Amino acid sequence: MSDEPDVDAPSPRGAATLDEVARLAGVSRATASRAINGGSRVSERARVAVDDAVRRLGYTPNLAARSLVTRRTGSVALVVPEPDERVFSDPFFARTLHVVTRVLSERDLQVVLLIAGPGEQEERMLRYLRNRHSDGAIVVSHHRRDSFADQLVSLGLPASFIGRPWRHDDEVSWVDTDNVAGGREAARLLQERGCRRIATIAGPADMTAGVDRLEGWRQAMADAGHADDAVARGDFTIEGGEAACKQLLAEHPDVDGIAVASDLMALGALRVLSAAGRRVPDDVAVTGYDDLGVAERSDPPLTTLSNPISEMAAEAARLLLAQLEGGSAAPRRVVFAPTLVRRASA
Amino acid sequence: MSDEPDVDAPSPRGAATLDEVARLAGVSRATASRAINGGSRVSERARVAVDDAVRRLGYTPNLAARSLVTRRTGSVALVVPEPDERVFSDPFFARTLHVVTRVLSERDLQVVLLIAGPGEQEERMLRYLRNRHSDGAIVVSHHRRDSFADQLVSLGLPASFIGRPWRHDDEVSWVDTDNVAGGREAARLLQERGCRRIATIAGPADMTAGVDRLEGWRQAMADAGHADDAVARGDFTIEGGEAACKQLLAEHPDVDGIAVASDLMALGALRVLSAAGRRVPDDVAVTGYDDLGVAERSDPPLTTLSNPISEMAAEAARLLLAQLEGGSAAPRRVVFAPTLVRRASA
DNA sequence: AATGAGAGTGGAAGCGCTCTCAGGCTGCGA
DNA sequence: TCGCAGCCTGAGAGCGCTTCCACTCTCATT
Repeated sequence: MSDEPDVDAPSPRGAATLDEVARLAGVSRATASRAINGGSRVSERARVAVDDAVRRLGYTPNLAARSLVTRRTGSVALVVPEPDERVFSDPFFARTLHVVTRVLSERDLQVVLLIAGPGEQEERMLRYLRNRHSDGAIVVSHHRRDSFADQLVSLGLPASFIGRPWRHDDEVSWVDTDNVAGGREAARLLQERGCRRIATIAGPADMTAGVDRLEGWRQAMADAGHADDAVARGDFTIEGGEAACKQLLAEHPDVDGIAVASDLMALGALRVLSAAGRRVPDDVAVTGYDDLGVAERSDPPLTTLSNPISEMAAEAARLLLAQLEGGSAAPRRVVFAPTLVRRASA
Repeated sequence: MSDEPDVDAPSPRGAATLDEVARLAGVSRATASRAINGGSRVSERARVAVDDAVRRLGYTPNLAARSLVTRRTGSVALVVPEPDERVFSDPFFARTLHVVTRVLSERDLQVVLLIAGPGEQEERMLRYLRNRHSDGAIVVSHHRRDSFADQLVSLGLPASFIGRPWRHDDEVSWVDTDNVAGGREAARLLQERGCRRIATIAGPADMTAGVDRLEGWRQAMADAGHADDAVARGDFTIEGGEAACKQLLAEHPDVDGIAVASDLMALGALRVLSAAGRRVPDDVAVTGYDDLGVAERSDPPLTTLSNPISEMAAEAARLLLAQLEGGSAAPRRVVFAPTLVRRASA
């Protein structure tokens, strides 16, 4: 007997089909299918035969055919609602992408990348999702408020958000960090350091991270009976941080502590302070937020708040898996605590 | 007459099917299909009717069904043969991902991310590709030599590489930069600066970028009649650069110019030189390579060689599209020239 | 007036898979 | 001995789509 299977049709098209597997294993297509998918109600003998045939033929199910009948695609969309290229270079995004891919690949789910440019692109993407070309979506929405999230929610597609969505936060699953707590912690650290005149450089008012961190700072200032009027706003960039810091120095020359809502802005602040001849942390203590690489390389290295982004991404993936597998459970939310990382700047 | 279509089966499952479109348009499924896909051999009247029906029903083709018969999946795999998370944070990768996604989305192709861990994961990924779960692959192989590329080539799947593959470079399409020319250029710059004792910190011997840049440096040194014995190797990391630079200073204390094969290693070299009390560029001139952000933020900012990575990624996508659309043309390769970016370090 | 080319069309096959359903087999208790 | 669960199994339908093929209608040509 030859080692090679000598079946009627030796797979004309290249890839083996279930039919060939079944024939080689001496069972019907139905039994082969059952054996391959979990194998309940299949005799040991049949299972072994099918497994063997699969191996010999190098068989993999045709996803399209399977998908056609199961109405599952085996893919999950990772939705990035911002076309801005900066998002991509963001270590946050890189890590998220990596972790999500890893977790989902354990369930043999492929990650499909969806990037929404404005207008037409977004339209196409929504159509893509509406027509269930993916089984679910993970939305990296840690940024701007957008109607996009609204629309996505209304599709009823299994989804989980990384970063609390601006609206609908009780209708979908999401993970986030406790930005209020982080804002509070930064302010408290500066207070404990003995700073008397504490300012903040807040993030944009249309991002939850910006709003919440400021809110936390305000709470801590109020608790300590400090004034909370020294507030400047930036856009989470270095340049934004520079401008905001200049403004602060002009309006409140006596400032001796600044809680900055992002490391990048803190970098800008550091530059301005250095140019103004203020020593950090001796004259002015500075805290950042995010701890994504730049913080430890600045001069001086930034004391900052660190988010467990890997855990967040993994949890977001798991939340989605739960919806995919367990039917439509109630939306869940998971909030992670930021960790204070003490370096030299405060 | 009501505005709503009053057809027999008002799409029980949610998504409209071609059948419903056809019925509403008053044509057969076959004609509807033709009208939707390009529309040759379809009368103007039928086309309009179908277009209208599509719009009214919000129809999108079921990808699985289409894929089953056309044997096209509408997706392209972006293959990252390194599980290392650093790859992800690499701005090179981020940019590539972004550009590739953009170019392919113009053809309605989805990017599916494939990350190969070692062993089992890689196996699964090859199976995925072998079974044509994607129409083609773009491989970000700018790194290590690996048998993976060999295997991928042997699948006969349409593919293009970003970064010349270690082997099979005449059997597949690829894009790359002229690392030899870049290496040469760095060495020449140092020569023109008047450096008398020029060293290099080369990259790993198992990466084409490492090998080629060193080769270019050697050529330029030979052309100028300079000795080319001051060579240290690093692994493209800061730490590797530090170690290599220490070694160089110990073995060749008279060195006054170093062509470093990556910015990150150059950063390490800068640190070591500064610690050794050598001024850059006055005592020792230093060039980097890559120009991916860190170069302009170092102290002093690095003179370095910059690669047009966006163009490379776009071209790689186009090379793949050519294969996908034009049948199996001969493999093509496109080599881009690096650009010298002069900053303070040399 | 008869013929043929060419364009538009619909019937029907079939892509590879899952899953329902009915039937066969086994082993048990009556 | 018979009946009845309970377990396995295979036939077959059908998922939604593209495409082959045969057919009908024009027109223009002989």
